[in-house]
Amino acid sequence: MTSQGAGREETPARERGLHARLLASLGPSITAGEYPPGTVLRTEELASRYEVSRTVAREAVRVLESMHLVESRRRVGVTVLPPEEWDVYDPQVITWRLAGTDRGRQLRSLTVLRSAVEPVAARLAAELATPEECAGLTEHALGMVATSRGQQLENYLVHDVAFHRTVLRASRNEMFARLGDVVAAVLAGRTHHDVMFTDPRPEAVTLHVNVAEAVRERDGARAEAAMRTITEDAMAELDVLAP
Amino acid sequence: MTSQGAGREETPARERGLHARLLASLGPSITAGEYPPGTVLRTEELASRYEVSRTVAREAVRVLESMHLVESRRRVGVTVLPPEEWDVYDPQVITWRLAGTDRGRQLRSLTVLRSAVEPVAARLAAELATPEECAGLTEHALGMVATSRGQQLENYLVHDVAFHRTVLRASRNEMFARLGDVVAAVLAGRTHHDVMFTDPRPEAVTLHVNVAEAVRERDGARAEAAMRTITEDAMAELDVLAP
DNA sequence: CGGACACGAATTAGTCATACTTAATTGGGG
DNA sequence: CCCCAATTAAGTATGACTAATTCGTGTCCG
Repeated sequence: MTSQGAGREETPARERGLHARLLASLGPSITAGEYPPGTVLRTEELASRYEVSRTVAREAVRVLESMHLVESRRRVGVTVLPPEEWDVYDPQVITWRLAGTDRGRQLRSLTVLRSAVEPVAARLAAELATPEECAGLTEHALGMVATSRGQQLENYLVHDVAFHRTVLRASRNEMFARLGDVVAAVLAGRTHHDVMFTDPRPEAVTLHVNVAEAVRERDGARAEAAMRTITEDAMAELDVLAP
Repeated sequence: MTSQGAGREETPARERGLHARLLASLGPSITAGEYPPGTVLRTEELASRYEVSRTVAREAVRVLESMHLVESRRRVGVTVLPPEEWDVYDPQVITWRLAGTDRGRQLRSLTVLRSAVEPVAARLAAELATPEECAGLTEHALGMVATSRGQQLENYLVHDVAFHRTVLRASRNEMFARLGDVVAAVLAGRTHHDVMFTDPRPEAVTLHVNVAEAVRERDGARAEAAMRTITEDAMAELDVLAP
């Protein structure tokens, strides 16, 4: 490949491995609804369209199939499945949807999920957090305070993400902990896409400090309540931005 | 292949497609900790060990890689990743873990997740459920009442699962709705594995009726509270059974 | 004499082309 | 109306080749 311009279609192609590149092109296309449910793709067609071997096309299809984005049947082809079938918890699928036309719906689902999970995680964290985690929470809450004014949103975001990650991890529940990446994506999306220029609301910052305090004092109820307010604020914010 | 007995190793082999069979053998082995994190598999070795072609072995590895169960690197091989990396929300991974030695931990994680999600889902359902869904809830709650006595656990389970599925679906949140299968797996596991012979507690049945009533009356707070009690009972039950 | 760097050999995943098998659909003939 | 055969596209197998990465070795410099 002498990089003569061919193949610069729609994929950023930052992935390495042909199958990964194909996946990075097909996945977003499907989750964006570019191929409506019921659309039939043929591996051979995919192979020729993307200029890869059938082997590579098949591997990409296999992965899409494991995400329940498509279904592969003999004599029929690779059928795109309806969104209800998709593995909406797959981090890859979440990423694709957040990057595409489905962004609004995905953000809303995730925010509702956060509103369910994070308060409970905060209560568990109050019961189970290690001293190091307590210290980390305080540190990041203070970091949020310090960066909450004067257009330091990027630094604020770092502390915000770290704070929520720590809470989720401190809950000692592997499934909660796994949502750290998702929360990070949501928070990053808010900062980078929606309200880039307004400083965070002081009340929100205070609430994070409250959570950190409550966890340190092992006050599960208070930690849960404060976190619930945080997530409710996030939902309200979403309603304002995308009604 | 003259089916002369070779290949009847450890896989139930109910799956169709060689790669699916390989996956159904490798996946559970990995999630069960049979291959500790850091273990290196080579695709060629897998191919010969399972008597399939490298093509098939590679496709299975691709899927495992998309679940973050393994990582494939050139000149190294296919490395098993530590559990923290696994996509613990992947329904396949959940199924494998529920079937293997990790069952206890998985059940506990899922029950905690339920305790976070289902109450919120019940509140949303009270706000958003369609008349048909309200009717379905009542129907299944009554079904639970009718089957709660006299060793009809299988029928009871059907209504229980349908009830929780309906609540999750009625919340109008795609991510909540997707947990229907997970809840079904947890409930089925409890019935089939833990307390096969004791009738469900009457209080639990009443609580389901309460949820159905509250949803029908659009009383979000009451629906949430009742559901919260249900999930707290489930956690308590888990503590009794597996301390 | 010892260490660091560079180069090359070995290893293993990745890619490709091709030939063949299997299952499901479709349509024609009994 | 049912059954069978032709067709189609996925599934499997194989062999050859590419490419990246690690590791060992050897040389050059300090």
